[in-house]
Amino acid sequence: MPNKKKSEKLKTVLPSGGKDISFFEQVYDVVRQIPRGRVTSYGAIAAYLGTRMSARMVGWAMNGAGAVKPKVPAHRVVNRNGMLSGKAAFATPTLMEELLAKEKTKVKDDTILDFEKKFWDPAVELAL
DNA sequence: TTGTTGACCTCTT
DNA sequence: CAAGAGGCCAACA
Repeated sequence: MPNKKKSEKLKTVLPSGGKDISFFEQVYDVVRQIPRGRVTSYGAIAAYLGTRMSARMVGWAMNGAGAVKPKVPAHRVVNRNGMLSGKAAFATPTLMEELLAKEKTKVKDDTILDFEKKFWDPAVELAL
């Protein structure tokens, strides 16, 4: 029967095999394709998905990045300024910088150096 | 149930 | 030039 009120938090975590992928899944998919030593911005991902206004959601999606498998390299995603705005969301505020440092990504003052040069644009690399 | 906040970006005043 | 508000989708109270 008819369970009309199935609007519950069913999509809290997209189940494997679910065709109806949410904004989150798309974000995760793109971020996971980011090569090592490269970085991208929330806006770039949002724009790649088609909505540059949803940049905020990209950040929210990253909130569950560590809870999703495979894990999403959220440390490779920064804001338009190349600043590690989401560093506080990691296990430790310095973890993001550490991870980037391991990938030869120089970070100074919570900001990625040569951000433009290391910038990885999904719309270009993925060549949609 | 509604309302507010959130790892942002862009446009307008 | 600088500051403010708007707007998207989703989760939390």
